[in-house]
Amino acid sequence: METVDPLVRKLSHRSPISDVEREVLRNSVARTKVVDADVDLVAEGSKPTESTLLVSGFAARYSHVADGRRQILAIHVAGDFIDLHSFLLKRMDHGIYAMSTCTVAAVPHERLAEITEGFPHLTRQLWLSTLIDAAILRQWLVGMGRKSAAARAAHLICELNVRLSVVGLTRENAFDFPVTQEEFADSLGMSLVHLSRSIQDLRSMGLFDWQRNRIEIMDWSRLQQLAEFDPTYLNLADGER
Amino acid sequence: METVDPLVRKLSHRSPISDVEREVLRNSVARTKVVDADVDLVAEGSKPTESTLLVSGFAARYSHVADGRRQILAIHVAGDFIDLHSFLLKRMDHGIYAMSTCTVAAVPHERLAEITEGFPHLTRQLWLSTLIDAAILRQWLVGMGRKSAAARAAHLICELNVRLSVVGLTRENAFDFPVTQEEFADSLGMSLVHLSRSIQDLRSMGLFDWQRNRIEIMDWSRLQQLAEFDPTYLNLADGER
DNA sequence: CGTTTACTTGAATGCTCTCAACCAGCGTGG
DNA sequence: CCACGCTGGTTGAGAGCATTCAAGTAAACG
Repeated sequence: METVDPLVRKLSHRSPISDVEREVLRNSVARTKVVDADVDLVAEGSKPTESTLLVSGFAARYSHVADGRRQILAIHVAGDFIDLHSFLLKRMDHGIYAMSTCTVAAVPHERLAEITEGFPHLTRQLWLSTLIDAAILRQWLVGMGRKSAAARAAHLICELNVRLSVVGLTRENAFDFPVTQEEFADSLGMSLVHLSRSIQDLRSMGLFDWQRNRIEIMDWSRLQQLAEFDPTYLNLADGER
Repeated sequence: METVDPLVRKLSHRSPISDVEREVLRNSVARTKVVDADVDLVAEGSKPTESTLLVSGFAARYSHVADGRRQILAIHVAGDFIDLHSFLLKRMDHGIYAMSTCTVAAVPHERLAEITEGFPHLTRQLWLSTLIDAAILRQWLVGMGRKSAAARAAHLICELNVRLSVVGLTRENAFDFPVTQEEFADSLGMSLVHLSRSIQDLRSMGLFDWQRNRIEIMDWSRLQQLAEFDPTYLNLADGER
């Protein structure tokens, strides 16, 4: 499989990517490597000179507070440019680690600078992808501030289902999800115990099941309703801009 | 005062803005207007054809959940491009309203498109400013998920103090802040009552005071410590890129 | 001055947390 | 091949933080 395929597939959902642009992206990749689960991809406080494209697997941004607890800030899937922002930000204010075995591609910042110099449309699409990351962050914030634990958990499952379907990693509202409940709880800003109970509730309502690293959504419509999930913010509708 | 001054001042803190770029920005402004407090600047669900630059006053992004409660997603100050992302996002997934009387300038999306076509460095700076908005959002998320109410409140005050100082709106760690505690509570994802008590605590510790729309920080160092505030994420250090 | 808005304070409820024990797969080694 | 140990998940119980309801105060406004 082509390294930039998932990214191109994702970007194409918003605006057509030309063959030239695809070629530009392909030539921007310096090298590819496979990393084990739980390994840091980008260290907190570092100043990367290249950005990392996630080709396969799951990765997460995280931050720790003084008492040692962790908050996960984003869950990334194949096709995500996990630290595209390191191109412009001086220093990583959080770390990124592999939640599962991951294939990642490195894109030197010089290549990105060249893209911004010569390929305005592609630049806008990359910019857009960081804006969508921010939109996702806003949804997480709304959940943390104003939604119940169960609704928050349901919302994240809805989000993952849609984002994974874009890159072809779902089959009939089911997908592999090699993430522990502890990691999930850290994403939602709640304790493992409370997440477990919330999951139980949703399970007993027949909305979905989560067993052995696989999530299967039984009632997609009721799940979205309970989560107050509206995929508009993911900007996946068709249309040129 | 020049309309684009606060923006240029803010951008210059990260990378020098040339006279040409400044001129480009100035020519991008279609018109300026003054709006009253509590008026919507950008409606949720709308598809703006221009972006809004906040010249003076305070504005906030917000979102409502089904039960009617509100979550404020960002507080914007003079110099912020409050809906720059509407340039690339199809539809506003949240609204923006004026927290106080505001002066705003409209920048048509065509002007922004021209900037991305012809001014790569300026484009990167605008992109960067959206990345910093996202970094701020991440800090809010960490607070909501993993910090105490008091620490969260303290952190937001630290953040505002630094951001306002960049555009010259502080004087010795004190600044005007025409925002109610209800709005502040909605920003922090907590109830008005609980915020009030948290503020009492911080006040009684002698960290700051908040009276009649003015916040005065008494002990900047202990306040930062309690908040676990590290301004790195605001990317204000000097240095070209 | 009376009224409104903003904030404060009290009390009861309840959601979420921590502590702790327990269970279930799964891989490893005897 | 089975037992052990480890990781991940579940369940119970008590504590605590945050919420809501409600009443009260004080400054701002007309």
